[in-house]
This record gives sequence, C-alpha cells and structure tokens, in this order.
Amino acid sequence: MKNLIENLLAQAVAALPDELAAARGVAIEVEAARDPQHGDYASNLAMRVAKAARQNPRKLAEALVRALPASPAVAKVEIAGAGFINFFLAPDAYHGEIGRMIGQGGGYGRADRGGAARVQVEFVSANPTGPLHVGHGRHAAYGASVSNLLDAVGYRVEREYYVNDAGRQMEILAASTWLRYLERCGERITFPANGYRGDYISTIGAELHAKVGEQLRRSAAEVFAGLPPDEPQGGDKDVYVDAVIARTRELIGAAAFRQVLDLALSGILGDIREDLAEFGVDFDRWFSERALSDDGSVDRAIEALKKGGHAYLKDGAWWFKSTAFGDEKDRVMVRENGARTYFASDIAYVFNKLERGFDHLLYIWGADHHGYIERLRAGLIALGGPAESFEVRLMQFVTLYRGGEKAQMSTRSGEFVTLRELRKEVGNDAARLFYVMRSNDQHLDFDLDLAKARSNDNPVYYIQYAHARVASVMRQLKERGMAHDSARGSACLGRLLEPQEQRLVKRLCAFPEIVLQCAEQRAPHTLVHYLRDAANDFHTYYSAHQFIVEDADLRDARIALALAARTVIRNGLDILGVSAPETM
RNA sequence: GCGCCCGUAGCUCAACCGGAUAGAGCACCGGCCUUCUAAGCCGGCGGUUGCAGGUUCGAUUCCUGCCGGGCGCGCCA
Repeated sequence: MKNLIENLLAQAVAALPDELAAARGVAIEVEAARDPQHGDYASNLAMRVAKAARQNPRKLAEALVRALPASPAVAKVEIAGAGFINFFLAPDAYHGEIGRMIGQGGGYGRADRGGAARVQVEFVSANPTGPLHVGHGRHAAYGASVSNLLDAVGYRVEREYYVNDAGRQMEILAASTWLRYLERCGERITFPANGYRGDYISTIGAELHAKVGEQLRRSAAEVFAGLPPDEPQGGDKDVYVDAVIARTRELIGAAAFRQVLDLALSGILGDIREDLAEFGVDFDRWFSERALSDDGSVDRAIEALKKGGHAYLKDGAWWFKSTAFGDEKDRVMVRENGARTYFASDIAYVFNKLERGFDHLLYIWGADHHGYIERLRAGLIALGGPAESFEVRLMQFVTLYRGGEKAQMSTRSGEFVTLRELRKEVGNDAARLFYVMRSNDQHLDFDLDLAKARSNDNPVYYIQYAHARVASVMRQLKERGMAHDSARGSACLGRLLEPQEQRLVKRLCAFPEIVLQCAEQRAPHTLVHYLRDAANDFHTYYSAHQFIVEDADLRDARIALALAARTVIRNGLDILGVSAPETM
C-alpha cells in the first residue's frame, strides 16, 4: 500500500514541469499518518524539495497533487500544514490485502527486499566454560528474532555460533574438571581462586570418574607440591592457575589432559546446544575456534596482513596497524613469546567469513565489547572486505527484578541466574518476548513477576489471547453448525463499516511494512509494540461486536477479518519465536 | 582523562533515521460479565523530552558544552 503511494508520487515528480526539475533528485518518503485526520498516508516531499526548488512548499505540493495520476485506491488527497500531502484511501482499497492475509497464510508479510543476499548473523558465542546465563538469553532471543526478520524480507540468513574452544580458558576448564574428579576420588582439594567452580564442573568430574575410574587419580600432596601461593594466600591467581594447569599436564600427560578437556567441552557445549534448542534458537553452524588455529587459518590471516603491508614487528611482537583504518591504537597479533592473541583468532575468523562469500556480516555482541568494533572493522578492511558489509549490534545488559528488588544472583548458588532457570520460571514464550521488548541498546529490566503473571498485565498473554480468541470464534461457529464461506466473506468486506473494524483492517495491512522496517532497523521491539497494538485493536473489536451474527454476509465478512488478524498475529509471533496457542 | 550507550508521565519504555497536538503498558481513580474465553473492554488522572545554547519552515531526534547513570579503554581471553 505504501509502495503504491510512493509510485504515484514518483510519477507525479516525473511529470512536473522542467522548472521544478530539482524535485527529481529528492528521495520520496511516505509514512503512515499518525492522526486519522491526516488520512492514511502522508508525504513530506513538498517540504523536502522546497529548498532545492526555491519554491513555496504549499505551492509545490499543489503542483505535485495536480501531477498525481488517478488511482482507484486513493479517494482523496489533501494538502495540510506546512505542505504535507495527505492521502485518504478508498474504503475498499484494503480489501484485496485482507484476501492476501488469508490466502498467503504463513507467507503473508514476507518480502524480497534482500534479493537473496547472504547475511551471516553471529550471536551468543558464549565461552563454553559454563551454562548460559540470563544475559546470553537476551543475545539468543534478539539474534534469533533479527535473523527471522531478515529471512522474512528475503535475505539468505546463516546463523552461527562461534565456539571459543581454544586457548587458556579451556585449559583452566580442563584443570578445574580434573580437580573435581580428584575430589570424587576422595582427595582433599583446595580449589583455585581462578578455577571454574560451578556445580556443573563437579558433575563432569563425576562423569570422568565413571569413565576412567581411578586411572587419572594422583595424590593431593603430589598435585600441590611446590606451587606458588594462590590469591587468598597473597599470590597471583593467574600465576597460580597457570601452575595448576602445568602440573595437571605433567602428572597425567598431554593425551589425558586433552581427554579431560574434550569431555568437559563436549559436556558444556552439549548443554548449551540443548538449552538453545529448547529456547527455539537454532544455529546453522557451530564454528570451532580450535579448528581455525589447527588448520593454520590464524597464521594465514596474519600472513595476509603482513603481505598487505598492514603489520610490523615491534618489541618482539607482531602488530596490526589498525590505526591506518581509524582504530585508536595498533593491536598485537603475535606476542613476544610467540603466542597468538585472541585478536589474531578474531581476525582469522573474519578472514574465514570473507572467504565464505557472505554479502553481509552481522555481529551481535555484549555492550562491553564495543571497544573491539573498530579494530575488527580495521582487520576486515585490511583483508580486503567491504566496510559496509561489517555491522555490529551491541546488547545492553539485563537486570532481573523480583518483587521490585534486583535479583541478579541466583539465591541457590550465588552464581548468575542461568537461562535455563529463567526459562523454567517464566516459560519460553514470556522469555522470548520480554527479551526483545526493548531496543537492543537499552538496558533491560526483566521483571520476573510480570513475566510470570497470568493476567492482563502480561503482554505475552495479551497478544496470544487475541490469537486464541479467533480460534475460539471458529470453534463456536462450528458448534453452532455453521461454516465460514470465504468467497462470501471476501465479497462482503464492504460491510465492515464499524470504526473498530476499519481500525483493525488498517492496522493489519501495515504488517508487511512493519516487518520490513523492523528488519532494516534490526528492531524486533518495534514488532512487539505493533503486535500489542494489533491485539488491542482486535480485543476492542471483539468486545464491541459479535462475529457470529444472523446476517450471513456480515458474519462471513467479520470472520474473514478475524482470520486475517489471526494470520498477522501468528506470523508476527512466529518471527519472535513465540507460540500462537489455539486455546488459553 | 578518552571512547561507546542511555537520560522522555510516579515506574518500565515507544516515537517509523528532522515532521503535524510526544504515545503505550504498569500503578492510581471510575464504569462494563443472562451475548463468540473478563488472560478482555471503555473512560479519567498524569509531560518545561536531564540542563543551557546552536542549526531551520519545524528538534525527543542533528551539532556544541555541561550534569547524571551504565560499559569499556592489556603483548588477558
């Protein structure tokens, strides 16, 4: 519908006399009018070209309106205010759209704006050193919803989770697991301050015990002999944990160390995958950082930068000259001791993404990573990638509230509340919706009580209830021995003259535009607001009028509208990963 | 100190990349169930958009400076 208006305006611009040629360079903007008094759609085109054309905006608007081709969908065009052109649509202009909602079903709202361009969305990518917590849940819900939005408007989306399964964190994980295993064997262990101390590590330690028995058991005395002091004893926790890692390797050997590491990794990663799958968040690929270093990709990326003249040697370390691309300082890729930095892996990963031929790379990161954007963008450009293809969306933090109090920590263990605990407490639907209800760059106050509330306070139920009510009407219809005649329904849409009906019709017809806008702006929260409004329009209508009336023409028209509403709400919820129940 | 995000109704947030009289929910007050699910509907109350300037036909939106909050600024990962 918006397209139609835009086309009409474009034709009007093309038909303008030559002395108004300046108008031809101006982008045409049409927006849905906020105030019904301003019609259905409005354009500020006249005011935008007023300057360029050195013309009075209202006069320009008049010229545009004169040049406007007639259309059966447009009933009236008015000029208002400083020079707005307001379009009033014919009452039947929306009828075809209602038919498309019912006819296309799940396909309604889809577009081909993306032109099948390949977009990779990388999100969550939490270190596999423990279960996902509530912050990761927001990344998951947002990334999944944005991916769905992009998919809906015609991009080929690939969802990817980058698994940080290489490096020191993994070694700490392996050593932590082995220490818990020793405890299980009966050794008295003092756990390192910097170790991973969650319950899940003990579980994996027990698994290891079930698998290998006492084979990897060493005495506590042997393990701790001659180690430097840990933090509580006035030492450095990093130095200490590194010593524990070295001791572990020394005592059980590299092969067993790797075995423990892999057991812990696969256990935790398996848990994460299951957690996300249950949450309705699916990935096309789980990309291993370890594979990247094992197959020489990291070194290849470093070599590529050297070859391009973007690297230099200083103080024994290899630096990437990221300042040449706008970064505030250069970054180390290879340390003096020969170790690759985390940044080197990231560069290699970008390099790999470029090689895979994506048209667009969307990263979803925590707000604490904002300092990495410039350096990574610099790396991408240095490696020959187009700067416009690189996009990062930052997620602000989540704060949980319970009974009006901050509830960031789990009462049970003192750890961060896990995503799994949250899902169990409020349910997947409420979690998915609440997580994306706010803009990504807005802090999220997650109200657990509200999310759990089975009442009108809760936007999840409010939207779902509208959907369930349509299903309920259809059940009633059947119970009363009636059937919906869809042909008559669409033929009689002209009977829908009540203000509540016209409001709902108009709202539903905006759905494709909303989806497009949400996708372009990576803004699922706008879709939530839209669905809330659509549900409100439906509930208002439902309360004001009966669907199942004697007059068959009117009944079928009303039911057609209800079915159209069902389609829109269902498709919207589907994008957000929220279920659309038939009954509540 | 520098960089990024945020500051809008009592609370939580919108506002379609500069548009028309800044909108929702919650809370509070008052109405509506012998009619398809009251997990609903209707009405009311509530604002100097942190402050001060600037840009222009027009600013919550853009620029500058302050104030307040959050997060970052490693040869860590």
